[in-house]
Amino acid sequence: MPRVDRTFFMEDAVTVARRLPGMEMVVKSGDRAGRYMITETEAYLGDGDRACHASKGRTARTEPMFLEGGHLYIYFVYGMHWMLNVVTGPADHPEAVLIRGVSHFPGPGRVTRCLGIDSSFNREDLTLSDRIWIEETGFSPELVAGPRVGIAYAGEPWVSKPWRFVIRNEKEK
DNA sequence: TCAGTGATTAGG
DNA sequence: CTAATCACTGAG
Repeated sequence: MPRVDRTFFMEDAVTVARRLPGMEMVVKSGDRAGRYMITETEAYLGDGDRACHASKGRTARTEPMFLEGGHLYIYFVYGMHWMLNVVTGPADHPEAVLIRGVSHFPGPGRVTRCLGIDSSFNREDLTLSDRIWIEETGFSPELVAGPRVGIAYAGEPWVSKPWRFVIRNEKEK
């Protein structure tokens, strides 16, 4: 199936987060390409969203979120886990979608560990890269929306925004 | 329920 | 320079 192009990522993060589940993430390691269906996502809006890293301004870490949609924002958290995020929207408008789960590997830390994704993928362009991209599948799964995980520090109203999307029949952690 | 683990950040 | 925090996971 065709690779998702730039226009797809130029929408806002919530829209992209709703459309990604059901699509396939393709990651090359060596000469083999692994294919994984995206099952769970979360949207982070830069504009005021206190749960979004970029809401505190532009720092070395959040710099990739200011790139044009379609780039990757990878960061390290809790001393052991890489987080995989897809940047959305136009350049200088920091927002992104956290990939929280793919087929067989639920959990944002497991996704990166099992797919071999680390800081070397930071700033990678999903529309141009020869080692990671996203493909359409034609599958539109039924989703369950709910509040985002692990962002209690953001406070209201951000902590309650239903910006987490999971395919209905997947286990809700 | 809770420790592990280290980059990142704000502040002195 | 220091110390707090953290978009988590796995063992118990």
